[in-house]
Amino acid sequence: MPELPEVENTRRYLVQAGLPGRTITGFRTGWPKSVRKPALEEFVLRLGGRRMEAVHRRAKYILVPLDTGATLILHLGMAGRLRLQPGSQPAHPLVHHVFFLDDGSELRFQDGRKFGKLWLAQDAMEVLPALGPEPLGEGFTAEALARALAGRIAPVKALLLEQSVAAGMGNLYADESLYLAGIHPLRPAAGLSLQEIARLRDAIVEALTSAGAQYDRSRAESWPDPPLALETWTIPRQLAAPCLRCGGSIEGIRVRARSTYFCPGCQE
DNA sequence: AGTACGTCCTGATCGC
DNA sequence: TGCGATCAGGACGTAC
Repeated sequence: MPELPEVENTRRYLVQAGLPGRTITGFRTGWPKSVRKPALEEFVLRLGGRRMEAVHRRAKYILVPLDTGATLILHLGMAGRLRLQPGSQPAHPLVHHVFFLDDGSELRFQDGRKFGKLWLAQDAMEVLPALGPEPLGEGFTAEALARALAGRIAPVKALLLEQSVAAGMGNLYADESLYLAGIHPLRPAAGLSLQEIARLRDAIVEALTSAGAQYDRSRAESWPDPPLALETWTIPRQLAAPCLRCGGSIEGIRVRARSTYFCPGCQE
């Protein structure tokens, strides 16, 4: 699933592929419900003839500032993929949204489960929800994480999924981080010691940094497509698989309806 | 306010 | 081998 490292990888791919500088000549969608704002007709009208200036990322959102000062905002949802391809190349059948570009290429938004979303806003702040600090930015300190968790009795795993706590975290990296930190996913957040929170903060940074480095290495190899997904999880995402650290049996539970894997021997 | 759960979606995977 | 059932989950709305 696209989480922070996957979205960042997509962003770097789009920059590498030359999206900035291109002008949008048209837009077509086979699933208008995904276009959240403004209404489709106005969305298309306001995109036409606009030049894309850059590709940024905030949390799991991809932000494309246009020459008008407005921002095109994309969220990949659960299965979204973006590809910059020649118009002559056959599109994947699950491509639901297409931006036609001035050089004949197309920015294609593939989205099998239709959880992806698109916005066009004069100010991105109108669209983005309250987001916490970027985990790989300067603001993500142990103190900041402690403040976000203070007084919260919900399972720490559930809180890691909240974008106001750690913007860009998702289910898989939450499990990975808790495993690296040796913290049980069901621990009430408020019960964590400052030391444990510091460990968790470092584990989050490590998990995301490591994934980013792997994507950076593999992007060149898989060009012109970005790599799909990491295969190197430290925590096996499989019931009863052996823990690589203690050899114990990995357990699977559900937290907030999200599949959650952890090692009962290593995570307390 | 904090917590939890249902909803949207359908390709992929599982089980018989 | 085929086919129906189940799984997967980010963000948001709703309920308590």
